[in-house]
Amino acid sequence: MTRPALSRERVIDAALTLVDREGLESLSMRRLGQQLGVEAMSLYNHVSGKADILDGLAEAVLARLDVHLDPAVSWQDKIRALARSFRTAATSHPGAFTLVSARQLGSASGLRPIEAELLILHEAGFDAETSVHILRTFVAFVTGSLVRELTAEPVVSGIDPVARATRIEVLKAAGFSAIADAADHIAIVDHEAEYYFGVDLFITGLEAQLRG
Amino acid sequence: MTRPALSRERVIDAALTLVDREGLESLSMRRLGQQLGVEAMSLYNHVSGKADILDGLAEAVLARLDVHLDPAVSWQDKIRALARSFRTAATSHPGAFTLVSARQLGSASGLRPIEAELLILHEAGFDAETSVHILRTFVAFVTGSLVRELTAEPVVSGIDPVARATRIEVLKAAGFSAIADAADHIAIVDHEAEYYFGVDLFITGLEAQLRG
DNA sequence: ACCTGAACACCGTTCAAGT
DNA sequence: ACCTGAACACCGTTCAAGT
Repeated sequence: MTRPALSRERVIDAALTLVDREGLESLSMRRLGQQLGVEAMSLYNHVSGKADILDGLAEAVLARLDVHLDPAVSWQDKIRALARSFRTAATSHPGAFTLVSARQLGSASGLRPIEAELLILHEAGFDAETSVHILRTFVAFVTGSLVRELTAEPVVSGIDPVARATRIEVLKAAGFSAIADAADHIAIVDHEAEYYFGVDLFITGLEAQLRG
Repeated sequence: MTRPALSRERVIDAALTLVDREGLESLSMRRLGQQLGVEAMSLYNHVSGKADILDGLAEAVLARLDVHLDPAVSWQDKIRALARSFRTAATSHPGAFTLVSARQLGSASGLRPIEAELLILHEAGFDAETSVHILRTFVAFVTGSLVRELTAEPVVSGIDPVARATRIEVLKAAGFSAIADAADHIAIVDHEAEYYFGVDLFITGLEAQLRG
């Protein structure tokens, strides 16, 4: 039962498995070495350091992103499909996805979703320069939404009506009347619905911009 | 020359100063204690741990956010002004702002910008439930944009035309034709302009939604 | 070429001991 | 009530030594 030889790819793969299972904060060189049946120092023969592993994780997540789009559907539905791919990647790799938003992504894996999005925007009728601006807005919204979803606490299901009433009184007394009025809607968070509400608002903005 | 007594507020303030000056990664209990002329363990008398300090930093950044809005301007300009306040907070406290996007913000400092945004949306004509969805989209976009801006590498000013040409060839050969076509626009990043492009697209979407 | 032991300079946190 | 010394269980990384 000989172990396969170590390589950068095997190290990154093991890191992704570890992070998927136990979270980003439990990724350490020693822990990862242990996972691969090797001492921590051996990893330095295949990656330049921990930062390199984090870059590799971000790339690995993007590489697994499904950018295939049904050519028959509207550009609006293509944007929705791409947004859905991002959310699938985020929920499949919650620990590692955070890295995607924070790190620069120049590798080929990072370029695939960018190419896909630019093609959609070209089809919609935007010129190259405008498409780049829209692309950056899209990425900002998608990563901002998903990182927030991933770091959010699990939603509380049952709400004590007494606690609710006193909380609303406290908010009003503190001068937060708009929050008090919206308290019942703030208490409910359906992350998936929330995400697609934003995606649709984004698309609505694009449609209006095309018209005007 | 007696030092003022330690307190949670003094600890958080010192942490913010340290993070502003040397970045989030140089914040440690030992380093922070040193800054306050005290051993690291003393800090535990005033905060419950490092996580508590990070929460405090996020709150401190939000507490410094300017939510005053000129009542005379349109709701669109009010949204732009609030977005500008967020960006000012981000560039003033680049290290700590990252924490705002990742942490849950239930404190009063976190509620102020939320109240401001909900009031603007009410003025624009949205009902409470829709306003909450829009608010979450706004926060996702703003934090996503600003975190990306803060972690981006400094923009390269001069571009070697030869390197540019070969890079575009490589992109085309690798099947990234849309990226190749947009390469010149991708090379230029004016973070401020990019940010307000997104804000305006967001506003355009809201206007269209009000009409339809 | 790849792996390891020992070491360095750090971490966050606990706790008994001091004042 | 607050501060400290010593300790515990960790970190990432370097480097000479092994095979």
